[in-house]
Parts: sequence; C-alpha cells; structure tokens
Amino acid sequence: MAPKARNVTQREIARIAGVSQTTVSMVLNDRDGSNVRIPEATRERVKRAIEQSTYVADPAARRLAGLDNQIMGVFTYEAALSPESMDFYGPLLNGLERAAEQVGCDLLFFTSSPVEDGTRSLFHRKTRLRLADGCILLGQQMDGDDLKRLVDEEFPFVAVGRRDETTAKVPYVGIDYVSLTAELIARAAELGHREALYVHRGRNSPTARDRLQEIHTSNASGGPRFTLVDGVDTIVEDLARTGATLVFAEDAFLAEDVALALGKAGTVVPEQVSLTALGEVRGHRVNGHPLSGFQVPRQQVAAEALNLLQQLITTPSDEWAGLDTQLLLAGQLELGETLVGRA
Amino acid sequence: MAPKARNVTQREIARIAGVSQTTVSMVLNDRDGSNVRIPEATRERVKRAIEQSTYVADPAARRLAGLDNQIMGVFTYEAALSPESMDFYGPLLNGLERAAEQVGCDLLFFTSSPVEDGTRSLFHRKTRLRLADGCILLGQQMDGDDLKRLVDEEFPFVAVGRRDETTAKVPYVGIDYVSLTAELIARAAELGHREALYVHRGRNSPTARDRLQEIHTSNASGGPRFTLVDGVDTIVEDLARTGATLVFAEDAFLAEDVALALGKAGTVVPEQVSLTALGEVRGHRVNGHPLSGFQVPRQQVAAEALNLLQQLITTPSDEWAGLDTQLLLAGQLELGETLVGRA
DNA sequence: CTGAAAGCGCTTACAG
DNA sequence: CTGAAAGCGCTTACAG
Repeated sequence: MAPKARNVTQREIARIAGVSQTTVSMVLNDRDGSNVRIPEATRERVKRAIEQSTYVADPAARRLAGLDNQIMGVFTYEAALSPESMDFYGPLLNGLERAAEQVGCDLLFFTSSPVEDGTRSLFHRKTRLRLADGCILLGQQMDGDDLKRLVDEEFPFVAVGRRDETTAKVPYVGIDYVSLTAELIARAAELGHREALYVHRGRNSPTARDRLQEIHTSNASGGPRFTLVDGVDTIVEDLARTGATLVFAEDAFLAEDVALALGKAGTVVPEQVSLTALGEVRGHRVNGHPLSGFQVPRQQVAAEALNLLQQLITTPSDEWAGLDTQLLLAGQLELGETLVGRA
Repeated sequence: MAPKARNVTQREIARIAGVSQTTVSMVLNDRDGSNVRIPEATRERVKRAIEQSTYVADPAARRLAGLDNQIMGVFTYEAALSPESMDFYGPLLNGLERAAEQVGCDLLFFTSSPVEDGTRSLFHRKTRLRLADGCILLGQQMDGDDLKRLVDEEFPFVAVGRRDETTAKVPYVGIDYVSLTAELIARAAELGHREALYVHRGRNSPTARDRLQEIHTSNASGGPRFTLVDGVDTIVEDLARTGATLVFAEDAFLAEDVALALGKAGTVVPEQVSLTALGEVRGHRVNGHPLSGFQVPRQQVAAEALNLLQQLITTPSDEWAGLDTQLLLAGQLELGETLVGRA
C-alpha cells in the first residue's frame, strides 16, 4: 500500500519549466557530458521550478535505473539494539551513525530476519539487501557461506572485525589483537610472571584465534607459560594446580567473573594474583582497581568500515583488487592496576 | 553504481519454468483473484524453479510498482546512537527492534540529514523517506510543520510521545504523564507537603506541558503550592525563600543535579528535603537512596508505535479516520525513598 | 487458465 | 542543445 497522494515527478517539473523530462533529469544529475551542454538559462529555469515545488527524486526509481542511493545496509547476526548487546555494539553503531552523517547516507538495519538459535540469516527469501548500495556486517561470529556468497556476487560489503571464515578475500576493518596480545604478554614477562592461566569462552571467532595465537607463541618460545581454561568454573583449582601468578581473560566481563570466583575462594586480585583482560577495559574495575587490558578504537573501526564501503561502492568491481580492503587498526595497552609484579 | 553481477529475475524463472513472467509474479504474490486461477501443477513448477534459484524480488521494482516493502523509516531529530542519547533512545530503539523482528520489517534510519543546531530536518532535497512504507518519528521536540506536511501528504507515520505542535491530527503513542503527575502530587499532599519547587528545563515539549498542567492545577485547586524554577542555579535560594519541603524535578538527571546543588549548600536529600523526578527513575539513586518518580514503559511505547504504523500502512488512507491513532500508555509510580513525610 | 502490454519514475544512449 | 525511446524489474488490468 504505497501512499496515495501523488508525488511530484520530473514530468511535472518538465511541464512547468517547459522542457522535456530528460532535461530535468540531466540538470538534476549535473550531467554535462560530451553530447550534452545545457545552457545556463534552461538550467536555471529548471532549477527554479524544482525549488518552488516539493520535488524529491523517487529513490526506488533511481535505484531501478541503476544509480546508487546512499543507503548502506547494516546487518547484525544478533539483536543489536538490546541493552545486553549495547556494550559491544554501542560504540560501533555510534561510529556508524557519525560516519553516515558525514558522508550523507542512510542506514538500513535488516531487522526483519528473525533471530533463530541466537543468530539471523542474511540471505532469506525476502531480503531487502539489494535496496542498499552496500552492507556493513557486524557480529562476533559470521557465517562463512554468507561471506563467500557476497564476495562471489560482487556485492559491496565490509565486515567489522578481522575475518577468516572463508578462503574468499573478505573486506574488513578490525583491531590488531595480535600485536596487543603480544605486547601484553611481553609486559607480563617483564613483571616476572612465568606461569599463567588463559581463561577464554571457547568461541571460535577470528579475534579469539588472534589472541590464542600469541598465547601459543608464548608457550612455544619460552615466554610465560599459559594453561588454557574454558570458562571460570574450575578456575580456583586450575590456579592452585598450576601455581599461576597471573590470569588473562578473553574480555573484561570474563575478567570480572574470574575476580568474583577467585574472591569467593579467598584469593584477592591483584594482591595475590594479577588479572588482565585481552579486550576493551575502559569503565571496568575489579575490587576498586581499574582493570588492566586494552583500549580499542571501536568507533573508529566502524567509521573506517563505512568509508571503505563507500570506496567499494564508487569503485567498479574490476578495480577492487587494487584497493586496500583489509585494515587492522592499532589499539593500545591500558595498564590499569590489576596487572602487577609477580606476587 | 549498482552491483554489476546480474541478479536473477522473474523473467529467468519464467524461462526455466516454461511460463510467462506474469505467471511467476502471480505465483509469488499468491494472486488468485477473480480472473486468475493457476493450476496447482503450474504453481508447483514455478515454485520449484524459484527454490532452486537464488531469486529474490527486487525491492526497488516492487516499490516502484506500488507495493509495500516492509521497510519502516526511523527519524530522530537528534543523533540516536550516541552514548549521551542512549538513556532516552535506548529503550525506544530496543522496543522498535523487537517489534520489527516480530512483524518482519526492516528499519531505515535517516542518518543522512546532518544535525544542524542540534536538530535534523526531515524533508530535504535527497530524502529517502518515500522508500519506506511509513515512518516512526522520535525526539523530545518535533517540528510542527513537518508533522503537518506528513499529515497533509497522507504519508503513514507515527510519532513517539504525545504531540500537539500542530492542529493537524497527528498519530502518536505516548505516555500518560498527566495522570502520573497528578498521582504523584496527590501522594505528596498525603505526606503533608504544602510548599514545593518545580525545577524544569524550560523546554516547550508536549510532555513538558503535560507535567506543567498538573502543577498548575495543584496551585489552582489548593493542592501543594509549586514555585516554578528554570534550572538548578538558584535552587538553594529558592528553597530558602519559599520554605519548600519538596522538590519536583522534570526528569531524573535534573533531580540528580538538584541533589548535588543542595548537597553543596549543606541541605541533604531526603532528610531535610524530599526530591522526586517526574520521569523514569529506574537505576537512579540520590545519596544512596532510590530516587522517587515514575516507571514508564518506553519499550512498549515503541512497539505500539510500530504496530500502529503497520495498521496505518495496511489501511487505505480514507479509512484512517476510523482508527484509534492517539494512544497514551499508563506508567506507574515508583515510590523510591526520596519522597518522604514532610520534614 | 495464461500471456502481451502498459505503467511505476527514473537514467542513459541515441537521433535529430 | 534537446527530446523520443528503451530499459531497469516488477504488478496489474486486459485480452485471448
């Protein structure tokens, strides 16, 4: 059911200005090509007619005729606007909104695909994906097949976070967790820690693997030795068994869980054991101390993703190969107060 | 620059199934009207062809042909996804997302209009408004002309919050602040308060007026007498001058400012003076006490707004008059601990 | 029961 | 310099 009230079209403008509809289109799109040279006088006449009307180009028609729309799709594998997801998505969405305002585009959130098993499907029978010029993909985990299909169809898109779920070359903007993790491990070594736990969520996302990679490197190269632990359930025993003086947690929330579990068993952070998150820690405290970990530029990641998407859209797909489509932004260590010298 | 890779169209499906493109369209849209009766066999053949392809209807073409799209616009007069605005917009956006998932529609955020003087403009030269089937309007203050124009153009839309900026009948879903304020005043009277301050933000929104109306009613009808104060700057003197035993603040944040200002002058809430917000107070505390005020169903407001919009879209505009398009949802008092018996 | 045709509003070669 | 025409992918009367 489209709105009934007839909207003013180029044809009407043409009638008013006494020119053809083609000319109106030309003026609107500033087409001053080889064969076309519209005299200033005509141009002015058309422009005035437009000014005085409420004319707005019909985006659907533009799109159908093959032009871009300045509409960027936003797809999230989970609900993005729920209070629980705000911690992760909040800064990203904020970055997107600001970048969108900058480049003058609208954001189409694909909220229609129902969340099943906690995850949405990108391609479904009624997807409005193609209404957008391109799409930003958000989520901790993504579907490799979705990514591959987007690449194959040459649909412009950019994933947020490093992606390696498929062999296809996926455009992404992420955070360099490898370097950050390496830095933090070096720091821990300096502080005298030799034995540590790495508490993770057993998730198999690229960023999880990035961290894990450096953990393994440390183990293999004589750095602090990490014992891997999935979740906090056995943390107290693991700590006692290994004699670890330090716990790395995959993210700040997990770190808080660790501190809680240890606290219940009478082990106090950081006096008796150091604790560090391998993720954003701003705003997180443990026993009154600012948590040690990273500071990651999430807003900037989102903004860069939108810029990259914009680039892809304005570049013919056969020239994409020349573009730098995989960006990792640097974060920085946030020393905090919970990573201290070996007890 | 539309994606280059040709997408599969109805024509191709038609070729595969050995029918006309018209028939494909009929099957897809389940058109089984008076003159059309497609035999199950043909129907199946077409359906199978579609299943086996990656066919997805082009939303732009559908739209241009006059059908709906299941795309709801979302317009906010300020940036909606910034950390500062999350307190107000967060629950609304969350409600929208969940409702959208329910009804199976996508959400188009009009982020393209740059914020000027802190407010965006709905109608601009390149607005993609008409791409959406309808639009949800969010914001503390709205432009009366915008509202009027939407009504005049019979574009389906719903405002969140009661609206009275224009004489046109604006569809809205809001919260009944009038009743809530009246209840709270009655409660204050019961507790023995006779002299009070009403600290407001000098804003001229409908919800601000709703509260003010009851404040005036109280003054006129022999209830507690309120002195109006714009902002917290002179709060200490005002309190001394009037001998008020109670302060109403327009919202929870303002209430916190009040408590702070009073605290600096040595006046402690609630021991020496009661304090109450005429707005959502969940999560707000003053001097360790849960703030007294309201509990308002913001998520539900957003969800109801989307449902109403859906109704408008599916109802021919000449039948809109028969619809109940102005809804006020009831909130409830949150007694808290900062409104106590007269000191 | 099914298909050829017109139309939605726009853009872009292509003729004048 | 400007306009008539074709086409984007779909829907919907309208003829067969």
